[in-house]
Amino acid sequence: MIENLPPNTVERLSNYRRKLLSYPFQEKPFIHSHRLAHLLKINPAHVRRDLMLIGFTGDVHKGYEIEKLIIEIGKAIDCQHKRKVAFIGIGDLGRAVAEAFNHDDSKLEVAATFRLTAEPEIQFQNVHCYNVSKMKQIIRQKKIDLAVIALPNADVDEITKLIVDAGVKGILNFTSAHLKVPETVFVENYDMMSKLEKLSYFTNE
Amino acid sequence: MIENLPPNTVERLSNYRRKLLSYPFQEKPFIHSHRLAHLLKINPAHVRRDLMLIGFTGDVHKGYEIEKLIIEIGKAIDCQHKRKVAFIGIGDLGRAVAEAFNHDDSKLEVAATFRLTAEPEIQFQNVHCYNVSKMKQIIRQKKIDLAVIALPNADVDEITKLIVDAGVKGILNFTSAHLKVPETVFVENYDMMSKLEKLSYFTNE
DNA sequence: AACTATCTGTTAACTAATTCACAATAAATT
DNA sequence: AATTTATTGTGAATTAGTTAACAGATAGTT
Ligand SMILES: NC(=O)c1ccc[n+]([C@@H]2O[C@H](COP(=O)([O-])OP(=O)(O)OC[C@H]3O[C@@H](n4cnc5c(N)ncnc54)[C@H](O)[C@@H]3O)[C@@H](O)[C@H]2O)c1
Ligand SMILES: NC(=O)c1ccc[n+]([C@@H]2O[C@H](COP(=O)([O-])OP(=O)(O)OC[C@H]3O[C@@H](n4cnc5c(N)ncnc54)[C@H](O)[C@@H]3O)[C@@H](O)[C@H]2O)c1
Repeated sequence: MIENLPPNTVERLSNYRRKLLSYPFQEKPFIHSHRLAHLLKINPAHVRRDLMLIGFTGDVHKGYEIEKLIIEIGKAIDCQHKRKVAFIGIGDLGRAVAEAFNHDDSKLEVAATFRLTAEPEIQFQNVHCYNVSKMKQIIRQKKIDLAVIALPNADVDEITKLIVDAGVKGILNFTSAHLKVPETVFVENYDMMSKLEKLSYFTNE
Repeated sequence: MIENLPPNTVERLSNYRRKLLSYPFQEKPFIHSHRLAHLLKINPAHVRRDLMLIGFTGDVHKGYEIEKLIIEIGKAIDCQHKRKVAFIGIGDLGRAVAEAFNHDDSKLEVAATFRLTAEPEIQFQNVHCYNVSKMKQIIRQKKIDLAVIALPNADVDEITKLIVDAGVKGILNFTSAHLKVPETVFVENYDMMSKLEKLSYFTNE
């Protein structure tokens, strides 16, 4: 892992990789910065700068060798070991996001999912869906360190406390509640309504 | 609407409003910048600056009057008329996002949803779910100008072309495909995998 | 009435992110 | 061999976003 990459660069590197994985690099093994930039609707200088930051160099004429680039992005942003993710709340949203993991061969792995006490335990996409009462124990046991929260706002505070106690270090939060966590825990909030309201503002001719 | 607000400010204003709507302002009608900032985990100067940009002033001692602030945020970022949103793809993800509208009284309204030819038309949360073959016609007819795309990557290019032709001006894109649209169309991409990989990077002790 | 404490509004400083612009390079073409 | 063309790598410039700092205001306190 390469230290001190800017957050936006990390996010873009992840995007480059996903884009390149679905690119026909068997036939076309090289790609130019402007081509990749175009696919992602960003500036070519941006691509070159990001790759510079991870020390990946291309050929002045052929461009970047895709297969090698995919590997180097991995070295730059992935952890050595698999990282385990817990999903808390497996409603419509949780299901949709958890499913997205199937199409992806990253270092991230859905290690457990949880839902309400009242509902029976099930097998969800080869992963067990536990009763939330077992959450703390399971997270500890399995050494899970990332969590996706997709449950009704009401329970969020309590749940957050539990999972942070159990050792979770990063949370992707889909509720509109803002989480109370210690400094050391990294939270990424995502609220679709604010994205839509932003769209609405910027498209008002 | 107040012109030329920075994108991040628009997004934060939307967040302030949602947070304030769930705040007990009947009992506590005023709020200080640092309190609101704390609830959203941001810097108090940020709150003050954003409110300055929309020309909203508070009381030096009491703080900001919440009910008025909610209204002024509306004046700053909402359009006069209701904006109609179409959902294209009503799988797990589409359903989850569309449902989120129920809990929200913004100027945005789900006007139609669409899904594949093979599936029957249904009523989804008081909104009709049409066959995608009627999409262009319906979007034109209902003057829909925002769209949320949550369908398999395969069909995205074709669908994008159709909806842009039909008059859509802003798209919230959940697929990992990057959309080909004219300059005038505002696209907001969201890819959860890259957010998770970012989490993973920044929590690797 | 003077003093203290606190909070807003705003400027200025700072930091991060993006884009420009061009030297260096080398393939392709004349 | 000289010229043209295209592309990388990168310093510098630019732009956007965030935070610090503080004057001015005023309620509360001594
Ligand atoms: N960020 C966004 O823009 C966005 C979009 C859509 C939904 N959401 C939010 O995501 C959340 C989930 O949405 P959804 O449509 O999937 O809801 P849903 O009702 O379909 O599912 C909720 C799930 O959470 C589980 N759950 C409830 N309480 C729980 C608890 N205490 N512990 C563990 N599991 C619990 C339930 O078993 C259920 O599976 C809601 O808060 C919703 O507001 C956010
Ligand atoms: N951005 C993210 O991080 C993220 C997360 C989860 C899912 N996704 C993506 O969102 C998409 C949907 O995910 P999902 O779990 O809801 O899938 P899903 O299979 O549950 O639902 C897909 C829906 O799209 C509809 N559909 C398919 N082809 C269509 C077409 N040509 N026109 C109109 N409708 C069509 C189907 O009828 C179905 O309702 C997928 O592309 C998935 O990869 C993205």
